[in-house]
Amino acid sequence: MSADTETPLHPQRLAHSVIGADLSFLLARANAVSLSAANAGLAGHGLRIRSYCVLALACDGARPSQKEIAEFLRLDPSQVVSLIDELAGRGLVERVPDPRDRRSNVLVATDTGLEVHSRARVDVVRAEEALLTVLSAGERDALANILRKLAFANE
Amino acid sequence: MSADTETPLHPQRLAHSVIGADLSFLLARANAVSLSAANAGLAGHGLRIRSYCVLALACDGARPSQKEIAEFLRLDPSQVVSLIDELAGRGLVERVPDPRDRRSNVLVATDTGLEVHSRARVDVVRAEEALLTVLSAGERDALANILRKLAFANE
DNA sequence: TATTGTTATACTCTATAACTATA
DNA sequence: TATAGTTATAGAGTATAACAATA
Repeated sequence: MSADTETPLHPQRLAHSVIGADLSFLLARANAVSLSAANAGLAGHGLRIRSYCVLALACDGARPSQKEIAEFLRLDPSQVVSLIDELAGRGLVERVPDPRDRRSNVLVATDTGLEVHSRARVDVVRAEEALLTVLSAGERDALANILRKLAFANE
Repeated sequence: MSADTETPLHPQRLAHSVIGADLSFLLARANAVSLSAANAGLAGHGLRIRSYCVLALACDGARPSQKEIAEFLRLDPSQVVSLIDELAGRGLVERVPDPRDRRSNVLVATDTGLEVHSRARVDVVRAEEALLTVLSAGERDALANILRKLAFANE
């Protein structure tokens, strides 16, 4: 930032490139920004974005199976295993065998899990809000509606 | 999909969870969908999304330095090194020393690189279009404008 | 002294296949 | 035979620190 006084190459110099107008690229970059904000917010809670999502689903009362969690979060079932192992090891969630299909486990949060989640959620929401200040309320709504279509396209 | 006749657990069952309304989550999931579509489109060209982006920037004529590429794509400079190594090894791009700062390399595409890029671009765009059919033209514009703000927030 | 690019390393994430127990 | 979850493993992506050449 000091030797470039003659040619101040700021980051957005490339924003007018072909790829800079590409929706996939913008989606990827916006996601990267959002991801690191969320992870920074979660750092103090011993969670990362993935484990937070699994915990959040467990706290939601929907009693999701591991397979449902995998599909919803777009993770491989084997990744869900280790995420739950970690959360269960900390006493935040429990695998409950589904009586209607004994192959299947259903995920529920413990009381500790509920507490940890609600504290972590405060920081996740705060980090997200900080990012979203660049958007109007209308833009946020529009973004949510459009992303929902895209996120669950062909499913 | 057969044993669940009594309780048809479709993927969107969890869409009404707290996290299913979260902008960060929707952004992450939409990006995952878009990423795998793009990578599928690139598979036949020996490229992945990252190498394609670097190649695209090289083809753009902006003569970006490795540092600019790293910042724009939100990659670590060391990742850019190996991406360029790979592309240069295939004769698609060349590192040109910047005469104004001999520490710095500037990336340019070879003729082969331009050809490979333009062929790959066809499939990337096709994959993206297939995904975007769920959106109206107005929604696409809105999405691009909103994502641009988010993607380059605080920079 | 600071910066660009490079190398090395470790850690996380992703993708695959094979196994078990149930259905 | 098919499915839910598990284990193991390899490959891709991410993050960090240290180094050489140059500013």
